[in-house]
Amino acid sequence: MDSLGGWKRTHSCGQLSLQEDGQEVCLMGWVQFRRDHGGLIFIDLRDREGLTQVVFAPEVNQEALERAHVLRSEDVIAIKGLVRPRPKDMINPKLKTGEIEVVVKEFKILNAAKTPPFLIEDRAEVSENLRLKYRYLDLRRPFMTQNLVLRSKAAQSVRNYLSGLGFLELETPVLTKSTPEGARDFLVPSRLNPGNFYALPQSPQLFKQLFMVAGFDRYYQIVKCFRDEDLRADRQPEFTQIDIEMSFVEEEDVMTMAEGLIAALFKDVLGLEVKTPFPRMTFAQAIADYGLDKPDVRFDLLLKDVTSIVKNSEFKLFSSAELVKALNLPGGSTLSRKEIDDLTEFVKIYGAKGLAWIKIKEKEWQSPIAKFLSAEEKQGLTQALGLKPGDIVFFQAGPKEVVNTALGYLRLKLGEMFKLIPENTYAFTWVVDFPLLEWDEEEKRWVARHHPFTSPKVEDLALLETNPEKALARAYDLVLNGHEIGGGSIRIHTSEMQQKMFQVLGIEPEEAQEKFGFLLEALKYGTPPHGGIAFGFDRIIMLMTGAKSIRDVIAFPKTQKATCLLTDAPSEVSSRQLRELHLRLRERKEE
RNA sequence: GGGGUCGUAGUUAAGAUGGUAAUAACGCCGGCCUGUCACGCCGGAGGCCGCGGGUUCAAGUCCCGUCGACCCCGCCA
Repeated sequence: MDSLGGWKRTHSCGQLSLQEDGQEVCLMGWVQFRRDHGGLIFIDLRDREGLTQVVFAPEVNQEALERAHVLRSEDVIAIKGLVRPRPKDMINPKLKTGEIEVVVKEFKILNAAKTPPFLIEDRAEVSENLRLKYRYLDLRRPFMTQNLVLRSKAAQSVRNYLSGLGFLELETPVLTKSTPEGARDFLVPSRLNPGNFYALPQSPQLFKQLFMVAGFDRYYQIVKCFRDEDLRADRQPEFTQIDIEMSFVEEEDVMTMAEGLIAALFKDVLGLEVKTPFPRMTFAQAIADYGLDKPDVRFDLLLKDVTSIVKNSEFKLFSSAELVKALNLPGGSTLSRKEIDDLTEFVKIYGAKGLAWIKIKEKEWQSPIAKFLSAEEKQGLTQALGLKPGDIVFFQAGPKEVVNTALGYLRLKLGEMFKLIPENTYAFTWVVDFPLLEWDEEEKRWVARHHPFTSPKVEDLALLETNPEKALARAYDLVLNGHEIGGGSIRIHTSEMQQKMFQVLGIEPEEAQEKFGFLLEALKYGTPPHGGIAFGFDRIIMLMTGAKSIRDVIAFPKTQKATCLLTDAPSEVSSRQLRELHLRLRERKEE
């Protein structure tokens, strides 16, 4: 094992080209591959920038060549040598540095490596288990390194853009107050205040509003948020938001700023021109056409409401349903019975009872339900759906929510199966005019669809008393390729309106005072109209890198059970720690 | 809380109907090799078949339980 001994790195392993021909350089990095020819040894030396071929040749240093036989994968070495062009037919076009090699004059072994548990290569398929346990090795793999490099560039671009527009990057507390409403909080016991707990922020929502009260006018932060809910491929218990708030603005102002941010981001990081403004769609339209509030607009295949066509049908499933919608897949009649059965199972995930279908043939309709349909109904469907021989139509009938959700996800499934989704396309769309409220069946009360600080549309204020479900919010979501990547709203900025909202949400004035008193008070001291947006940074990076999961763009993510396989968190703590925190664990049985 | 997929050498996988010594590729170890680049050639080592129990003359294979990873529903303002 050698020490650095004053050696200084002169270049990275992704840097050298014919321009440095003849120069003496010093590289440091990890041994990627060793190709030992006995009398000649090639090493691919790797650092985060790339690979450089290093040659141990007897005519340059026989002693180094002999010592180099012991080198193994992932050993850390330093080499000094001369850059030289490779012989013409030895150029490796797959490497950035493939036109040159460095012939070694001297080298040091800085640290030997154990044989890693998996190959440090992109193409190595490794179980998630192992990858997370040895995350520091997983991160050495070029695609993972590149994901994090891109993430860093993206953060840089965001800061650049926003500070250019006069936004201040301000920090907010991580130890804060637990609030009702919303996701489950992560709690932190307070040693100095027995029996009391902080919560980790689900987002810095209230603090950024208080910044507006304080007159900071334009705020942003790339910030960790915490939600103690179950995980998904695109959901981690701690995740990062680009959090933004502005004063003296309306919806248009925030959305225009956000479009500029996204355009700059894609330009800086991917070199892509993104067309702005982004198309806009109302929530109602999104549900009508796509069944979902996060429409993937990369392909058509829209849902059609056919309730009125079949409302008098002798087919009771249709005539008695709250909503009947259809999805015509042109050319889809090639689907086999087995495939249709699989699709039926698929829609059941979303609460569908089954999946009605009709294959349109030249002479007839092949379907288990065709016999229930009158000539008139068939005529109506043919027209409404533009049916042609070779098509297949799928139907969902039942409660609105199930029909839309099931058919919406079926649309995505079919789009994938029939390769209707163009690759390498970024299709943005705003979804606007969200309902302000949602009925919570479990709690038997209205809950805020976005959050309780979202302003209702002025013209809908009266509806809060009469038809709360009809009131629209001054909220907007940004959707990219069927993923919600951001959302925001114009906020309530008067104490009266905020109290009114709590009342609509069934929060007693005492509770509102206890949980949100500081906000209600602050709003009384001259609060400017304000609004903002928050982007899911991890999701954006996932889509920009083409990663399948946000875990691949987070350095040290949690498993689906929210554990860290690297550190083994969460773990038990000593009874002394518990005592200091005034905590006692309950017996397992009691749970 | 629920549904699904998976767990076999270091790794990724194969192992119908239960039946002799559990295969392969890559990796690893040793040897040879001066133009390779996922070098090549020769040889070798390596297994609590996730864990526990059961059925059976016999279990990687069947049954029950359990642990873990992943995908999804619920949940995620």
